[in-house]
Amino acid sequence: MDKRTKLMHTAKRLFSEHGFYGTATARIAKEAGVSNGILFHYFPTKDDLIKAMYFDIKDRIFHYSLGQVYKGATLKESIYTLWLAAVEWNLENPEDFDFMLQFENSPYYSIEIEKSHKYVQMSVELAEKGIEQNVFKHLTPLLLFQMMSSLVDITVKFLRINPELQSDIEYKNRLFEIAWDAIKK
Amino acid sequence: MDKRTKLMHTAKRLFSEHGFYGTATARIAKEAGVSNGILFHYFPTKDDLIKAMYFDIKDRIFHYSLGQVYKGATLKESIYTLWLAAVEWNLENPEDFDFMLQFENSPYYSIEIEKSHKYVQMSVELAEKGIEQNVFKHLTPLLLFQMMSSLVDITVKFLRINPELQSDIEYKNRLFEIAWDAIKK
DNA sequence: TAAGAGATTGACTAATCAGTCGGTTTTAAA
DNA sequence: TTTAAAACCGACTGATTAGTCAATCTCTTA
Repeated sequence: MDKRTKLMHTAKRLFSEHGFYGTATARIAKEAGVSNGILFHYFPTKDDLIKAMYFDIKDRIFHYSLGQVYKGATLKESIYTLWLAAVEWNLENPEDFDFMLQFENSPYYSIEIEKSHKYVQMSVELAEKGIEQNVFKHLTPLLLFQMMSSLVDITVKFLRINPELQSDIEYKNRLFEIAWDAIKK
Repeated sequence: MDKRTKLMHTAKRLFSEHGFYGTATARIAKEAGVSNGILFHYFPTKDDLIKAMYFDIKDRIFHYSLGQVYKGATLKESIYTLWLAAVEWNLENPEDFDFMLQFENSPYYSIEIEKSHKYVQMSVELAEKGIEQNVFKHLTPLLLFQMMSSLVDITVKFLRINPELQSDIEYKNRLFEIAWDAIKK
């Protein structure tokens, strides 16, 4: 693993545990087993590191989710697949999940950053389709997506403190129905 | 306004704008127009200040919301009143809202802190009632409450960037239906 | 009015922090 | 083999930080 990646891994762990400002750059470099200087070689500022991590994580979840949906699926099937992919990806990557939550609720974040990502754009298109087909409530597509996302987050938090339910697919389906009922007409 | 309150007001503004660690204690004291020492007289550590603010805000939103529900209301009416109270309170207190979001998604926060508050306890009781009456989905009451809360948060964020809809009660009702549909059986 | 407790000050400090820099090593292409 | 760019090192710095402290002020109440 190259040093840039090593730095991002270590930063993710420390950020999710101690927060952005609770984690010193020197500590990240030390625990990653690289020099202090190399951190600033790859990431000119600490903020650059944080933002780079955010886009990296979003990219990875995007590709993971996209690989799951198959052509010819109904709208509900597609939404379900994406919902389940997001839930499972976040459960398997708890540090990424914590990092994302912190980032998206920090002053770093803005609606422009959110909209700029392919993952959001693709989801919004799906929401538009659902509205056109009269399957979803007639509200702003971005809003429907955000509702869905926040319900995913709560679901992940809940399954994290109830690990025995994580493999219960029947239970997960009931959790999905909450999200589905919220957006469906 | 006494200095303790002044400090909390200034801290709230700075924290919501620059984050917890992006705000120096000295700056809080200076902008509050009090000495540096008095901050540590009232709040032994910066963390104490942050936690005190959290409980203060939760208390205020609790009393505000509670004053709105009237005896003899149906379950849906009560939920609607609480939903609307939360939405409007957060819209009118954007700094409190931003502070809360940051706090609840930071490493400071834990499920124990959440459960410890009366506001949550009262809402959970209401959720239990809804489940017993077979009106809500048969899921953990705390989960239903958290779902509701996160939908309130998204609603507030949405209305914040669409201020022209804030006075449209008809539109707000439609936003409430999202939350209601999510938890109702 | 005396006395004690709490409120208030702001200069101070020891520690910590993000970021720099001069120099060395590695890589890869010419 | 030469050369130049990129990767890499770690000691260093100037600024900033949370928290301290000795001293003064302002109440309250006996």
